[in-house]
Amino acid sequence: MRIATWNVNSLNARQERVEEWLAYARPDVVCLQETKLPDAKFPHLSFGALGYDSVHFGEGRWNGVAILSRVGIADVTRGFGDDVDDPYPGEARLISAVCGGVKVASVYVPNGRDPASEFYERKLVWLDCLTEWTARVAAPTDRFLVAGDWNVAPDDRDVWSVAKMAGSTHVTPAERDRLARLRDWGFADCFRLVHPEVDGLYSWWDYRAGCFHKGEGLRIDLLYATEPVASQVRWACMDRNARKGSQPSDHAPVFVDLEITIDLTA
DNA sequence: ATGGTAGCCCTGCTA
Repeated sequence: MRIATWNVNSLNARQERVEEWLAYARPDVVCLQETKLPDAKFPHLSFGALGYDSVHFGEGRWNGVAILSRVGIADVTRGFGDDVDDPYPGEARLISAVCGGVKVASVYVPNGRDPASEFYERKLVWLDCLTEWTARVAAPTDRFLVAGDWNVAPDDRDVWSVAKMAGSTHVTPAERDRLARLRDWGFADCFRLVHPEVDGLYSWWDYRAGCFHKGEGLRIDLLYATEPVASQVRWACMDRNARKGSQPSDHAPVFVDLEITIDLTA
């Protein structure tokens, strides 16, 4: 079972490249972020033609998250729920569904803009809400995977230049502490299970100043999985080819291969 | 070199 996550930075602008990628990577489940679409404009039929069922949560021209699956989609939820005081109210940043026996969530964590801003403070609260939501909807013994654009680089190996990033969002101790709390709850970083020591492998590069070609990026697109999923990880990788060529997203897709066989006839 | 690019819908805002 192959599960992928990809911040596409506008599905309208990226549909052709996403379809091209689906055709050769053939993931079973894909978490998309930044579709930048309202629900009414999501191309369910185009993905259906490629064999994927899809669910989407989008409020308009910003944010927007989706899940594509060719192993079924059931029990869909959108957002944290009505009883939670969302610090980014009205923004579509979380959707979940059960696909092929695994509960999968697609997340788009707020950027935070600047550590001195109130956007950053609300980013931390949003991550707290995600932690509470996680504990409410699943146990560490469930097959559960949260994948997406976390807008946090978990440690210094995930950063092209610690010196140049100092004082910026994505690398602050408070943000990293929020990810550590989720790992303490029961998540493992699927990429790190396969590549425990390597550095210099990133999932996002700024469009500006030739950052991609200079290798100046961050690993902020993460797949966090509970033990029943993490124990089945056989491979994980980012697809840098999908960041090349004409009109790429600023993010590469990241995927994980699991030793979980889906019986589609069951 | 406080630059640079891409995508949204007004030509500033978000990343």
